[in-house]
Amino acid sequence: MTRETMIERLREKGLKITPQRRLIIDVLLERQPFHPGASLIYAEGKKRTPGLSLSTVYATLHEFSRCGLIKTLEFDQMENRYEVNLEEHVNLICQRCGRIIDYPSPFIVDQAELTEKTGFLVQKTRLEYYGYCRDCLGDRAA
Amino acid sequence: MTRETMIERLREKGLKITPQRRLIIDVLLERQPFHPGASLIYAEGKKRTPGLSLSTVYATLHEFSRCGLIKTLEFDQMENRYEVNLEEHVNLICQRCGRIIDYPSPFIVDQAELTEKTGFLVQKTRLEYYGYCRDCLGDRAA
DNA sequence: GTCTTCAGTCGGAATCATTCCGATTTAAAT
DNA sequence: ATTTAAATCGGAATGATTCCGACTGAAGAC
Repeated sequence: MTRETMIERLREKGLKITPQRRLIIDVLLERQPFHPGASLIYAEGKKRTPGLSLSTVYATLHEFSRCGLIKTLEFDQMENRYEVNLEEHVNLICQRCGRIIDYPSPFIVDQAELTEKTGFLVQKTRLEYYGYCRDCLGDRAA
Repeated sequence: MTRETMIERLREKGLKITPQRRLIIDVLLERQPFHPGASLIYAEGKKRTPGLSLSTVYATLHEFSRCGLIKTLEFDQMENRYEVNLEEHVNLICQRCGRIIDYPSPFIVDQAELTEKTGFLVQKTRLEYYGYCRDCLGDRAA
């Protein structure tokens, strides 16, 4: 997913392309592996555009998520995080440092069978493993 | 999971068995298929023990979860929910009525391979499908 | 290029589930 | 019966997120 692709997607969806949105897209892409949250995006964005408002960051992320440009990872104990990788995958979430690692899903769930059995129609998925990343395991041993 | 089993588990963990904890266990078991949240447990509990405090409900659920008696399902948009079914399964979460349905996981993830590849050690899992349950699909069509 | 309009932006206040606090009570071991 | 650490209580604090009304500017029409 490139900067230009995302801006094009905005245009397709009829959303306006503003400097704030370009900025937030940039931060999202640069910090992609970190799966940044609103506060990091706000802090990083404010460095480059001091007038940026936190409300705008939230509104923008909400719009992007609603339009399917990004995926919101919701948490209770920690702030929500946002990811640009929309391929089906498992998120490995470190309970110590909060790092989030993508892991390709070898999951096989027959959704037709699921719907037949339960009457439930799947719209979106959320697959997460919580534990400790390599670095944090090392720190614990030491 | 029966009432007696859970109380026994409390004893094993060195936790005190109080009337409030018995009460919360009862509500958890009775409302198990609904995967109740703190407010429902509080409301239901207060009917039977008017002196019950919301703080106690939260503290108790937190302790139970910490000791592995129950599993906390954390959400951002809606209040957290608690489940007694500790078998690995997918939670089907209706985005309209909030109902949560258990679905057995035919997932196959080789955790040894996962750890080898990523260095990540899995502690707990969270598998969720969001969508619409049978009843809510019917209402939409009508 | 100018005009127009509505989506987008802004800062601050409000929200609300959850956590924290210090005082009181009580389960259960001695 | 006594002791004590754990549990409970109500109310205040927290903090990420949402809401609000006023202002601004992107982009389509002319």
